[in-house]
Amino acid sequence: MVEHTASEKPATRATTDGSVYEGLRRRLQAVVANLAAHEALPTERELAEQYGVSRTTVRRALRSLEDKRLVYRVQGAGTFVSNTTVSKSLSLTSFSEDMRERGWRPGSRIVTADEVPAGAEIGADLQIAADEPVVRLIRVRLANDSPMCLESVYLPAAGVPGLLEGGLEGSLYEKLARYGERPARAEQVVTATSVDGADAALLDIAPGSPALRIRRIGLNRRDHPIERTVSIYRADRYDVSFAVLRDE
Amino acid sequence: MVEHTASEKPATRATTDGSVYEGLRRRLQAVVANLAAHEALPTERELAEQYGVSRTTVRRALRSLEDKRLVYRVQGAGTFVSNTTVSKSLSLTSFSEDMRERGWRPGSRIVTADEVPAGAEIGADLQIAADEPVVRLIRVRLANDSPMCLESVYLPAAGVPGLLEGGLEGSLYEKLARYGERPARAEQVVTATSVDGADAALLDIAPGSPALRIRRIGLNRRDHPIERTVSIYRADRYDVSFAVLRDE
DNA sequence: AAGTGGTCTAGACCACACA
DNA sequence: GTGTGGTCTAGACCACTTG
Repeated sequence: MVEHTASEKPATRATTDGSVYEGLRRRLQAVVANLAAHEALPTERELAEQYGVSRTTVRRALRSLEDKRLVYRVQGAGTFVSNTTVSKSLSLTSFSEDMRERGWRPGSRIVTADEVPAGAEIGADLQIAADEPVVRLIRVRLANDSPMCLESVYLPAAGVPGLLEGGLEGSLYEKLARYGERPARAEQVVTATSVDGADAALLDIAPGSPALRIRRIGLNRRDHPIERTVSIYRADRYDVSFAVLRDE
Repeated sequence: MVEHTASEKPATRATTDGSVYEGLRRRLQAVVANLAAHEALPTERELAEQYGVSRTTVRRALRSLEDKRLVYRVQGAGTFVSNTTVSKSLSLTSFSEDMRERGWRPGSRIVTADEVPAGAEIGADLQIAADEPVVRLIRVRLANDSPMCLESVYLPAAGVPGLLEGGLEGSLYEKLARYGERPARAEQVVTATSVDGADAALLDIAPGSPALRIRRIGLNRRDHPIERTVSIYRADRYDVSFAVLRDE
């Protein structure tokens, strides 16, 4: 028998968000924001009583904050507020989301939008045959109207019929969602490169300038590739930040 | 009352590893290795019965496999083997570990080993005053005896007395462990750059060649910076691979 | 010694997928 | 509808840190 022990704070069930621990995470995140670095949070057992939830649920919320690098835990000692505001999360975002997070206004200029055979390399990445058609969309992506990167997206044409006929403005991810496809995760490979004459002109940099090349393969929830993107970022304007953990 | 329901497989308690779920994870990982992509695992309830553990523990082990991108789960459908062998984990490794994972033999050639004032930038990264001394260790790191990257490590000198007097061969992480300091996580920033004359000579590449610049700040379990490293990797020999998730 | 986070159990209900 | 993973409870014991 499961009985929700009614408490002074009804634990935000059946409100906007789905789960109790998610609501609790948000409340704790607000609490953490008002604490100094290395300050201790209440103990798990205290939090459980305060918010009228089980300790398991508290731990779940704290784990979520820990994953976001907002708190750290030391066995036997307690849970503490993390050090820095650094720790950008490494989540799968669109170019537009990414730019807005960095405080810039995203924009776009289409270079190419057509349908071509996949070819060997792209076919392999998307797990389709080399002669299958793919939609190719090449854009100069802008930040505050200035070139930030040159982005080439390839999508299996079979999955997105009529995409090229609709307007190509706005979020590509939103359009994919309308086809019922949404990337749940992505594999990324980051390399350094230098940009040659043609691409350099589009990016408005001198030939031979260094750049970050990011190849991304977007996978749906069932682990099938649905998108393959290569982005060439100006080295003077962009970096990739993330946190890594010992072990895992 | 907690009673361990004895089962045919005693769930590897009190063997080499610490926890039941960790042992179960390893067993399941071996099972997964013998299944084809997208093949379904047994249900959580079946696994719980088979291995004589609670469903909570099974879920914990599966979550761990999911974090490693070895399986994916679909609510209402099941748990399935992931697609590719790609998905290098993004864990905090030393240069030597990293090279061995890539199948190369790591090596090292010391360029500079001394003690200097931190200065503004490095002091800020290590959260010490600019006039505090730091140990500076600059090395050309080799893969199969050929230059792979130029690595500059800075450590607060107060934390590692006598480090420079001992031999500087072998693993720096091991030496740090002897001082009781071990990085638990790290913040990394990856940028592209081009390498100038002096560094280019050390890396044995033409001046102006592109390179990956990785700045890493290693933090201990209590979120204090203990190490600051800048590595300049040859673009023709190195990349950074990782997976990103939607939301988080 | 006391208190903290870490692991684990047994059982309930909820949300979603699929036939 | 049936079965799956997702959430949640209440309570126990273990491993570790700290006064």
